[in-house]
Amino acid sequence: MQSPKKTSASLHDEVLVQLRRMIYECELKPGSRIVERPLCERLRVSRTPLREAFKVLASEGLIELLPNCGARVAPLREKDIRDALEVVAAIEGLAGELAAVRASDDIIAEIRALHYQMYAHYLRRELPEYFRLNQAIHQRIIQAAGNTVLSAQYNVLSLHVARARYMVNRLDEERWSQAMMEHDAILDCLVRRAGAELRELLRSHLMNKLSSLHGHLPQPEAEVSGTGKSGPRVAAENGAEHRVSEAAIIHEPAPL
Amino acid sequence: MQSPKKTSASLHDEVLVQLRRMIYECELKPGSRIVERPLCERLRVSRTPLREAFKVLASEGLIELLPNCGARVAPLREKDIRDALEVVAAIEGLAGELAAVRASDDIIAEIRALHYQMYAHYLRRELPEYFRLNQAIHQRIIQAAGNTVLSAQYNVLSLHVARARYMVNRLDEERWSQAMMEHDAILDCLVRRAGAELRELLRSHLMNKLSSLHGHLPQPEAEVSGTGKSGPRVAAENGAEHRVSEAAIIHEPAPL
DNA sequence: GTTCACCAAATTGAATGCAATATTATATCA
DNA sequence: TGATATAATATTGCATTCAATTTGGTGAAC
Repeated sequence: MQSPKKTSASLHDEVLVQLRRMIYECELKPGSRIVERPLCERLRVSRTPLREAFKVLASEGLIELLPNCGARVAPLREKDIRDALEVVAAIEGLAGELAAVRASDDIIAEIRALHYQMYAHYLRRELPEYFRLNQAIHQRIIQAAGNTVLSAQYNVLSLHVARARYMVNRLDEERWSQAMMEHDAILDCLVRRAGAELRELLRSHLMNKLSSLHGHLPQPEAEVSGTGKSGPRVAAENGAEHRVSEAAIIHEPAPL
Repeated sequence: MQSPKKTSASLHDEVLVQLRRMIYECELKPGSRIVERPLCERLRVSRTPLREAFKVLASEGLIELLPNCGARVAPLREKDIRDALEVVAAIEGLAGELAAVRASDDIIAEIRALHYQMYAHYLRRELPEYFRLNQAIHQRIIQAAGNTVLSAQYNVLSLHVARARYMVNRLDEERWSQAMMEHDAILDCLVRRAGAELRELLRSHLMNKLSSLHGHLPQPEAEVSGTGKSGPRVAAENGAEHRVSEAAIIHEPAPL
C-alpha cells in the first residue's frame, strides 16, 4: 500500500493488518465512528476490501457493526477488558499445563534465556524492553502448548487486552516486583515440568494483572468522537454479543 | 432468502447463518472446495455478501481461504478437534467457576429442572432429547458465567466440535452412564456453589468426551471432493493458524 | 510414450455504480 | 422560542463489471 515494494499479500489482508494496528494503538479511538470513504482514501483501497476487513474485525470484537449505520471502534468498557482477561487467564493456564508436558528442552532453554534478559531489564527499570521480553515469554509458552486453536484465541484476545494496556501504560513499583517474582516461579515450574502448578500460577499471574488495571480505565461507555462528527445515535444495546476471532498473522503479538 | 417473509436482517448475516448451518451439518463436506458462483445462485445472493461471509467464516476457522484459489471447508483433522476440545474444556471450566459465584438462584433452579428432564430421557435411552437437554444445560452454565467474551468463544468452538460429533454420532452405553454421573456431580457442585470443584469437574467432563472421540474420526486430511472437481492443489501449509471467532447470534448453539 | 510449453476457459480479487437507508439541515407551526 | 415535519445530503448495502491469476487441456518436441 504505502510501500509498493511488497504487494504480494492480498489487499484485504493488508488492510486487516493495518486496521488492527490502528485500533490497538488507539489511532482509531475506542467508541469513535468509522466512515468508510475517508478510510478508503487514506489506505488507498476501494470499499470492497475495506468492508471485508470490517467484517473480520467485527467478528474479532475490535469494531462493532451497526446495521445501516456503519462501524465504530469497540469502546473500552472495563467490563469487556475484565471478561477478556478472565478468558486469557484460563487460556494461558491451559497453555502452561500443556507446555509443561509438550515443550521441547530447547524451547524451555530459550524461555529461560528470555527470562534472565527480562530480569536484567527489570533491575535497570527499563520498562519498554521489559514489556517486550515479557510478551515474548508469554508468546513462547503459548507456542509451546502446540495447540493451534489456543494460539488463535490468544492472539485475538491479546489485541483486546493490549488496547487497554495502551491506555493505562504505567506499572507501579510494587506490582512490577510482584510480577517479576511470579515470572521466577513460572520459569521454575516450566523447568520442573510441573503442569498443574504452572497452570495455577499463570492463571493467578494474569488475574493479578486484571486487578492492577482496576480503576485505571476510562469511564464506562465513553463516547469519543474520532472524526469530528458525532457518534451514532444509538449504541448496540441489543443482545448481540461482540465477536471475537483471529484472522491473519499478527507479526508482533500484543504484549500482556 | 428462501422465505421472503423475514428479510429484516442484512443479507450478509443471513448468508453467514446459512453457511454455518450447512458446514456444521456437513452439507458442505469437510475438505471440499467451495466455488463461489454456484453457491451464490443457490443462496440467491451476489458474490459480495457471500465473500464477506467467507471472510468471517475463515476467521472462525470453519473454512480456509487459499489466496487466488478460493475457499474450502476446513478439513476435520483429529488434531484440530482435539485442540478445540482442550480449549473448550478450559473455557467451560472457567464458566463453571464463574457461574458458581455469579449464577442467580433462578438460573440454578432452571438448570436443575433441565438436569432431571435429561435424566428421564437418559433412563428411556432417548438420545436426541438427551443431547438437546445436555446442550441446553451447558449453554445455561455458559450464560450464567456472565462473561460475553467467554460466551462468544464458546459459541464458535461449539460449531467446530459439533461438526465432529455429527460424524461420530454414537454414544456407547458405558460412556453414556459415565456422562450422566458426571452431570449429577456438576449439578451438585453448582447447587453448593463450589466453584473450584465445578471447574475441575467440567474440565474432566469435556476431556472425557475428547477421549471418547478417539479413533472414531475420519482419516487425517481426507480430501473429499464436494463439487466433483478435485480439491485445491496445495493445502495451506504456511504458518497461518486458522481463524476462530464468533459472529452473529447462533440461534441454536451446537450441542457438545 | 512422456514431458514441457502454450493457449483457452474458469475463477478469484478488486473497483465502480446504483438503490435503500439514515443523518443533517431547513422550514413551518404552535 | 422551541418542537416537529420535511427535504437535501451523506452513507451504507448490494449488484455488476473489469482485471489478474489460476486451472485444464491441447499440441509439439524429445
